[in-house]
Amino acid sequence: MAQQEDVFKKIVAHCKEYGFVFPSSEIYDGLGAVYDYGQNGVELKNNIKRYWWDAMVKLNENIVGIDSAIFMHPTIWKASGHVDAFNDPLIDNKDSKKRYRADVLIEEQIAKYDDKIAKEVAKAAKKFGDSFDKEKFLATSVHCQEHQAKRDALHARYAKAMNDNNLEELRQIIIDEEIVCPISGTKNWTDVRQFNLMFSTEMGSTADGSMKIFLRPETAQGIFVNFLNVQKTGRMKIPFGIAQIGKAFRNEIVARQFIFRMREFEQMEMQFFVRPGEELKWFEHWKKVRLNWHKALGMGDENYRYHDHDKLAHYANAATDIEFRMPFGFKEVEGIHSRTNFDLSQHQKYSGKKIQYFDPELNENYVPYVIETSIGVDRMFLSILCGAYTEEVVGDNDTRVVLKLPAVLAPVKAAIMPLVKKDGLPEKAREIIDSLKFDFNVQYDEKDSIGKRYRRQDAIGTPFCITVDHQTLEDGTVTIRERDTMEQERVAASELRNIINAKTSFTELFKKLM
RNA sequence: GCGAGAAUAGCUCAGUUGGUAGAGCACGACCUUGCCAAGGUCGGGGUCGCGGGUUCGAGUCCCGUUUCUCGCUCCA
Repeated sequence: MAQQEDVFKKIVAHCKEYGFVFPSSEIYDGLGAVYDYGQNGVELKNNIKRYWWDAMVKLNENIVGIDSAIFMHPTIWKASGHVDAFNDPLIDNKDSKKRYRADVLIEEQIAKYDDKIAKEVAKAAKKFGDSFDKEKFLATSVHCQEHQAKRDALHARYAKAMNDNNLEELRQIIIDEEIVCPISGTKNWTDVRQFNLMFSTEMGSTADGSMKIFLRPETAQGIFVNFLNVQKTGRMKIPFGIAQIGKAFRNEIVARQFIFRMREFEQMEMQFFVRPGEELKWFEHWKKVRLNWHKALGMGDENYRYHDHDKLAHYANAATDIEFRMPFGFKEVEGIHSRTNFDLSQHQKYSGKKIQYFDPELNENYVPYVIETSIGVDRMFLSILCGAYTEEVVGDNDTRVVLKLPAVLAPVKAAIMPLVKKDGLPEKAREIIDSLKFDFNVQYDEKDSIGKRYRRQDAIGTPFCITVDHQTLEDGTVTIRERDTMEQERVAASELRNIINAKTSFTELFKKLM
């Protein structure tokens, strides 16, 4: 494990050293859990997004894309449940240093009264046997009455405090109920503090005319609120999907592990609308499709697994994650959720607009059910980098660091270098670059020994190095060196375009997915 | 947010009981070599994270602060 943590540190350092990821605002000491993508990172990230977008929108005629704004009407977040769900009252125990949700602590206390009543009932049931009448017992038992009264009083007090958002009262309830920390067993509590995971800002330039709006914590709602627009203008028939790539923002309490958890991050989401009752069938369908999409990159099937959720979010009736083996363990990269018709129904309720679909085959109106596939682009990026990062022993006393990126995702597809920087070789290399640069991201390098230049390209994952030598001037052939095997082959320069294209275009990969 | 540790050149680090800042690699120019890192010459680059304090004098000691790493919650 310690060794694996080491590897992760090296990957983070590699990201910075080779222009993949930089800490945000670094010359001003950085900004917590915010990162910038560098010259190579942005290429890799764009390629990941293209792989996803094309696999969704180009390969499926019933999936279309949108790009909704980050700013949205504030009521959307009430409807979606984020205003409630993303506002946790938290309290710390000073002895154990553990943090708890104050509302959960109190709910557990309420449950304890329920347990006490259940115990009394069980005891009595055993005692009276068949003649036991539960209702009557509850109405007459002094113990039960006491427990019930306490429970109800606590529940009422708790509900009011939550409703009023009264944090002092929540703390007082915890004190009064003598709730102890399960770890330390003490009642040494801090104040209850509210953590709002949504960023907010003001819209409207005058102080009194302004409106508090949120930076979206997920891109999904932009799809749901455009459901009618897309369905009607695109004449979409269920089942169909809407895809979107965009930034989302969460004010994480603890944001760490490099770009795995950031405050500003990018999502690739596809919401697939289906008939009620067919959602679990489609859920299984997308589970398979999405995993295959990941595996098709060739990062090793054994590095992926499903993780089914036991505890479901407020909107879901089935959920699974696709996890990737990172140096710090299997971690979620993509989530596939059966969101029921929760979101569309909520928007129907809050907006007052009818959000339904007329199904001509069934001859009826309904609120569609939704299967969501949602990837964190940055996590995907990190998983690809972690999977690709390799240290290889070469020769007697040498290691090379090579990013074995899938060629389709590599930031630079080929490097063209003159064997020596004289005798017209640089000029010839430039000629070759000019013949390739309209199709591929290519680089020129003439500095240092050829071996060193190969290593530099290995470090950023360039699949091909093309070397121009004296023979090139005579017969128009070059050597092409493959990144992973380091093997070289002499080919006609005129063939380069086809050779590079065969390995770096999505076409072959997509054929496998169909 | 709470607790623990760390911060010196682009990177990895050295820097003695407090006495004016160093190496290797990397980077740039030139020369040389030419198919898998580590040839030569010259050069650029650091107010030692930031702000105070103690001291004749602070990279070094003290306080604060920021960022990062590790634990505690949540999630894409």
